[in-house]
Amino acid sequence: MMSMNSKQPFSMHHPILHEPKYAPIHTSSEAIRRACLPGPQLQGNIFGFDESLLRGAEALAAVDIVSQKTHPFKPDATYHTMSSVSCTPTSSSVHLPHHSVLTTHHSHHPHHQPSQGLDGDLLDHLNPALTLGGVPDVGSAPSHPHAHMSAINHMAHHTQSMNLSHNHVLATHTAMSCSENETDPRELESFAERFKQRRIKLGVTQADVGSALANLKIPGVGCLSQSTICRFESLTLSHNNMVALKPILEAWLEEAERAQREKMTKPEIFTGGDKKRKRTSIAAPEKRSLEAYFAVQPRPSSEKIAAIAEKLDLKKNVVRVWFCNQRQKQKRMKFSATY
DNA sequence: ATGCATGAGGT
DNA sequence: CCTCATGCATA
Repeated sequence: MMSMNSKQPFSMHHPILHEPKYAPIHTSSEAIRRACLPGPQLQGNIFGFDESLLRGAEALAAVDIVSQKTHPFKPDATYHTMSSVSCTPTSSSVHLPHHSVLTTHHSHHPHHQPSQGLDGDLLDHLNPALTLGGVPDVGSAPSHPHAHMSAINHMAHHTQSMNLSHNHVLATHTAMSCSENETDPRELESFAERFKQRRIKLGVTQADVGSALANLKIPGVGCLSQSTICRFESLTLSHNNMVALKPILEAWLEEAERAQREKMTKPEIFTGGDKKRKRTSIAAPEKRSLEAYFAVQPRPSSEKIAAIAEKLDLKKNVVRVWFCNQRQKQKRMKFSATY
């Protein structure tokens, strides 16, 4: 009675709603990087921090850390510029009934979570200020001995040779195996830029691109939202995600340019669409507080979340999701410490 | 361009 | 409940 997903990547017979609401071009600021550096947004707080908030965070965090330091963690998977030995096209065999269409299977790295570094000692004399300024990193990768989000690229596995001893000097040699090129952050970055440029030249909006993808009829690939196209162009996606999306967008680009060249007559315009969702907005003070908690403990327990939620007078789920999203942001591309 | 949300797939 | 890929709604 409510699974009316108005938009599935599948787009079997779904009206692709889309309306040219944006001008072909508007702002093309390149400085989106709200990088995942050691506490970018926190920096501002360091100086003007609200003491009461800090005290609250301190207290809660301390409790949580104590309870956590004794149990094993489950760090998540991480991306790294992996070097594939084989030339398997990592992402083309996409085909999934619903959302995770473009997953690239990943690897586990013998890494370890730096954030977790603030274990025992820190909690003894938890100092928020210190933590805030010192939160060493976020982009670094936790490890996980299992790859999830399989789905499509099961056959197209790449043997990743992660030699921690000596990291492969990227782009130093001209003889990289094909997939290495596709996953090279540098290559992704330049492609993203070229893509945007050419897209604009075609006079197409990000939203247009998203819905047009369905017309490509690539198995398993439906349309994408303006958000995703935007994030691709601004590199604010995970490395994996970028790698998976690249070939698809590349295909669209070529097709679009070909189509324009020959004629330019198929503005498949569908109409329809109706949905209203509300976006809860977390006020600045609460947000500041959440950031303080996050700096000390990015992965609060359920109980802790409940406590925070109550203190801030927010719904527990809102707080939980906020933390999830915060963690996810840390992992995005754009200089995520991978390079 | 980005904040908050959903849902699949995994533990 | 998490991570991840994505998207709606919005600034």
